[in-house]
Amino acid sequence: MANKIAPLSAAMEDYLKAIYLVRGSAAAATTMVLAATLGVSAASVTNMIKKLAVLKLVRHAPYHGVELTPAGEKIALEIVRHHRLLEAFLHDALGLPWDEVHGEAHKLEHVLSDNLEDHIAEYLGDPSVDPHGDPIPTKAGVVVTSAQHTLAELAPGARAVIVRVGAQDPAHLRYLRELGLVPQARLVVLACAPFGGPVRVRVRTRQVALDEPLARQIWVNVARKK
Amino acid sequence: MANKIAPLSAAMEDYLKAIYLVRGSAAAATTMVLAATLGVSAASVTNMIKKLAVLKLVRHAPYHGVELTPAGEKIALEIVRHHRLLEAFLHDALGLPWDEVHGEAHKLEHVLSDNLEDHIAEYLGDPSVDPHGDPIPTKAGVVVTSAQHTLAELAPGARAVIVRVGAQDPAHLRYLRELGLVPQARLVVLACAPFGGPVRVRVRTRQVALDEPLARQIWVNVARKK
DNA sequence: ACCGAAATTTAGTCATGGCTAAATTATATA
DNA sequence: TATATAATTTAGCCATGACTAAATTTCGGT
Ligand SMILES: [Mn+2]
Ligand SMILES: [Mn+2]
Ligand SMILES: [Mn+2]
Ligand SMILES: [Mn+2]
Repeated sequence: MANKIAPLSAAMEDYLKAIYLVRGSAAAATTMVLAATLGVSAASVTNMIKKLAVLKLVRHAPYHGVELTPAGEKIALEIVRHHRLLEAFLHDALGLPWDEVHGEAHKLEHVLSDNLEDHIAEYLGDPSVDPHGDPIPTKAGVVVTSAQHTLAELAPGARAVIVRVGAQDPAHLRYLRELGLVPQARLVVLACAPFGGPVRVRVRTRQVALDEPLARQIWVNVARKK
Repeated sequence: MANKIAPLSAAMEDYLKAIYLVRGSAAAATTMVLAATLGVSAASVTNMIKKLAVLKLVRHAPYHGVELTPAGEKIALEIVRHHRLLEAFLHDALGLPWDEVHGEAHKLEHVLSDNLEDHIAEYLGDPSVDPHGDPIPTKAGVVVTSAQHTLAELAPGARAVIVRVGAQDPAHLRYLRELGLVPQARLVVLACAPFGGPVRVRVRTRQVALDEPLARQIWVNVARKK
């Protein structure tokens, strides 16, 4: 008597996750944006969106965007949890560098059973963030985000702790890792040029200059005045 | 100028692995056997075999069996290595019971990168066997098998060490685990009925009776005379 | 040597998830 | 407000890997 629960394909899961992430960044989940995010053609996106709409996982306003239904968001959150839990596991347990975990997790996330997910979560002590500082949704689907500011918004003299690094590109991640610009790192803003100029910060004993696009990917919590 | 290396699909990998395992048990890799092993129709097997033959991964004698070419065996061994390494990791690192690791590994094996494979092998200290005692092929494709006898072949009074448990069925595996009949366990044969009758053995302090089909799945090394 | 059963292959179909090219709709600009 | 451009959808195609049903081949028994 229960619902026919056809298991979703990896492709469907990737679409739902992409919609969730795009919407989470305040952008509209348009056909083009999803096509770019997923690396497929716009026609493919339209095609899949129609299937997901039939399954009541998204609401589709043709020629406008797409929204996740509660059922769709639930699944998206499961996949995001898989992904970030796997990133944490690969990084913390197996020592993969943080620029490599995303690609591996992207493949593993669709193949992770509930049972294995639980074992991994327990092994890690139920972590709340992944190696990039992205929040790991709980099993119940609760997401806790903390950072309010990016490095690009801080004034000279500000002290802050890195909470999340939004950069995805492996080369950028390796570069930031080398500079010590990782979650938990404390830093002081030395100077920042106006109108999108570079930001100069001190991390530990090192001084670093970051151009504005990169600085806007680094989310921080401002430390209380000393 | 290098070969076009089209990556194989998970389905192709499963077929190659199945052919390798069937051949390894001395049986002919016929269409029917492969269909039963893989849980697909005979027509599907014929279909895939033809594709693999085009790729020079198998040699197909129509209406007779199929054989792996050296190239096909190389890939099969990689997948078997993935599978068993993953079983060992899930069991030893994450504490999954030995009757659950097979199903998980079957999904993960196709999605394991070379890099991650190396990290897992290093984490485990390059294990030579999986939780069932099946040999893990080396990266170079070397397989070391040791057991020569099964429990069903031993005479009363024989002392032996379990090397490998060939049973696949989760219920059987749970039962054997409960009895302590796992790799490394030492046992003494107390009695064995002729003509396929049950075998009585002592493991630790417990006495156990096993019917012959199950006893033939338990591979042992006979201990030297005391 | 033949015949029938079993195994295998062939033929034709379907679902999935890509793609390109063409048609359609929305929107920004003049 | 009309129109050019951009975004989106539609239409039609392809590869993969399943399936069933029908044809074909092999092989054991007489
Ligand atoms: Mn994915
Ligand atoms: Mn991440
Ligand atoms: Mn498999
Ligand atoms: Mn095994």
